[in-house]
Amino acid sequence: MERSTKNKLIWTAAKLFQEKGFNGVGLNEILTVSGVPKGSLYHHFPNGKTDLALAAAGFVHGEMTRIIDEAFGEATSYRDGATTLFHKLAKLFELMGKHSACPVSHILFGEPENADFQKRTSEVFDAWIAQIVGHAERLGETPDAARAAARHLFVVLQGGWTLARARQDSYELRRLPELLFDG
Amino acid sequence: MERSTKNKLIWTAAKLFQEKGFNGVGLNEILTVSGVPKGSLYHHFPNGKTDLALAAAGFVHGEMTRIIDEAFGEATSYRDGATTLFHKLAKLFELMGKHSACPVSHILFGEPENADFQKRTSEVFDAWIAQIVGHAERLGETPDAARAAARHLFVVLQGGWTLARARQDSYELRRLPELLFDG
Amino acid sequence: MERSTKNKLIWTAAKLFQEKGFNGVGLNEILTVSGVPKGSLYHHFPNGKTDLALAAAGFVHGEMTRIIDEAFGEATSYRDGATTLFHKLAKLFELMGKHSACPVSHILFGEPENADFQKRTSEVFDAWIAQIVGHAERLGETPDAARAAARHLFVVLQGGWTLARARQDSYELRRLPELLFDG
Amino acid sequence: MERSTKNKLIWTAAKLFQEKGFNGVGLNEILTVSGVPKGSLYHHFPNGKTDLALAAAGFVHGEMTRIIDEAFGEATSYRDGATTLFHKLAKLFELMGKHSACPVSHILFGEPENADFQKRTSEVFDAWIAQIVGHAERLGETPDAARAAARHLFVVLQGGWTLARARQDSYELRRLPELLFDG
DNA sequence: AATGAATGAGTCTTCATTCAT
DNA sequence: CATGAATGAAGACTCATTCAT
Repeated sequence: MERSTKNKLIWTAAKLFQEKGFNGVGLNEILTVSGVPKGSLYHHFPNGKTDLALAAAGFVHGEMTRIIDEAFGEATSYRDGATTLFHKLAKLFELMGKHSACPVSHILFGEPENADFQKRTSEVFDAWIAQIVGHAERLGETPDAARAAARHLFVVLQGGWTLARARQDSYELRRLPELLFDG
Repeated sequence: MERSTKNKLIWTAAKLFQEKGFNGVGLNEILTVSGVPKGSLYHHFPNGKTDLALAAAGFVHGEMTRIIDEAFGEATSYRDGATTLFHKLAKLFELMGKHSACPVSHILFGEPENADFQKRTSEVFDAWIAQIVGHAERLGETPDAARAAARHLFVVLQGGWTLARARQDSYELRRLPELLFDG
Repeated sequence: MERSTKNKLIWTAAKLFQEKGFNGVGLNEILTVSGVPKGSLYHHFPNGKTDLALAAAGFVHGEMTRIIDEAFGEATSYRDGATTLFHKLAKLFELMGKHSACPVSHILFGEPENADFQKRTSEVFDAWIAQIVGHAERLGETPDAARAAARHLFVVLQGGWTLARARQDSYELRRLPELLFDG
Repeated sequence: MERSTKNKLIWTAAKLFQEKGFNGVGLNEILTVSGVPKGSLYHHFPNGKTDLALAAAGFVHGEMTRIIDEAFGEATSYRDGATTLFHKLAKLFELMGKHSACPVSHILFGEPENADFQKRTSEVFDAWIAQIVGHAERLGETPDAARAAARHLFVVLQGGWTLARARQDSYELRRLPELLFDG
């Protein structure tokens, strides 16, 4: 991906929103951190902070999709893939800083009245779950089992991320497979 | 609980923070909604918004504690209690509005750099988990099983709440027991 | 009238809007000239610039009403009163600076889409005309003649003010009675 | 007149300035409405908004000159010509939208400190008055009567336009001849 | 001749907080 | 205890203009 002005804004916004949420980050901070001058933002994102947030959410959606595919792509069983996924997310959590939350929730839950945000959140979550269902079926689960497993994984992932953030400890993510498979 | 000025502020703050997060709500809005005059806030909460947020979080912590006790108090088995709990939370979710999140996370995650907030979040979550462990043991689970079950319940509760909010559907909370007991 | 913060804002706004129009004056300028700090404005005018403009228009409306009453109050005939009025307005024009326009038009025409502004402009103009009609009748004109005369005076006043502004010469206002009575 | 990029800018600017004034219209809006790309403006108008405003004022000056000539050209008396003129202006007012003001005032009064604008306004007004004087003399008025009549017409035209705008009713323009000839 | 990206000073507005009464 | 005025830093956003291509 090219290091364009637009992308610098998206990357910086994604990182900062993930830590402090949509309302916790000012445009000035995004501009300062990214080194982009104020006037440029509205050239690339005519609707301002809202547009930027949507773009940032789109970016992290893509990243997450890639991570899920990588985790399950190498796996020989669903359990294997899920375990790899949580380990990857734990590493990501360490990399992004221990205050980081699920980026999509943290960005798009910021404006509860914004219908675009609302719709996008639910679409993204649906996409992740569907993607996991796909992997589960490919790895031998029945359709019913795959649906239940994917939903369980998603819910545990979101809740575990919250707990990891509260305790500032990526281990909370690493041990989630126990809950799914040894519970 | 008496309808004092202080309590009106706490209730209003808790409600609004739950929907829009710590940074999504201004003091002006809290004042307007609660009908409390501007100057009064700093009498009751000398440290301002931070104090108020801590008080609001304390209030919802107490509410949640009460709900957990009620759910498990009437129960004849852990599974029973957990199921009742999720149904109570689904009702609460409907009552508070479909944009509402776990109030404690939403209030106290707002300021990731604030050590008081960080500490309080983790303490509150620990308290809930410990409380559920207690009920589980009382209802016949072994200590180890109780600890695992409580952690699982908490994680699924947080993640399920996120999903319910994204889909704006309290059913996502009601069907969480399936994940815990039929997975 | 007391020299309160609110009044300082109104007086300054009225003066500046009269010269440069609603859109030609920034709040910063009004704040600097009046010596009022930024945060105070929204305490007194919760809807900001719009509220302030309405208040300023109300203030000049009152001033104009007073001037009209003074001009005709001393008069022994309609022609006399009208002539005095134009001389008073010429003095006002010199006092306010030769770039000054009819303050009400200049303030309230600034936002053509604003229904409040639109309505208020037409009400104020109607009020002035009605006031002049009253004086004309009191000074012996028949109702029909009074209505026509008041309308003529108003129209000539507005147009003459425009010409005075273009030529930067208060004489254009002083010689308007010729047009009305010797045309 | 050819539909060049330059002319599209002038027409759009004239229309928008007439409604909202020089300071009420941003370059972006002019560009969007006219469909002209951003970079092109400074090719045709090196001094930017100022140049464009002067050009727009020049354009409407020409249009008004044409209208005056047409109105009086067909006329058999001064009164006749004036009456036609006001009817033509009423139609123009309806065509341009009921928020429209005298275009020249509205454009060039926007920057009271700008000497070019100031000078141009006064020149344009002088030219209109002189043009009407010419027609009046041609139609049989004495030089003195012609000068007075032209001035009266101009003043009543400006004031009437203001009243028409306030009341959003072109009838205010149509009935101006009464004021001039039956007053 | 034409263009889209870049730019930073400027716009109006909201913020949490302090103060005098 | 209670309150409305005061405050200036910060908020998101728009502006007219310049520049490299």
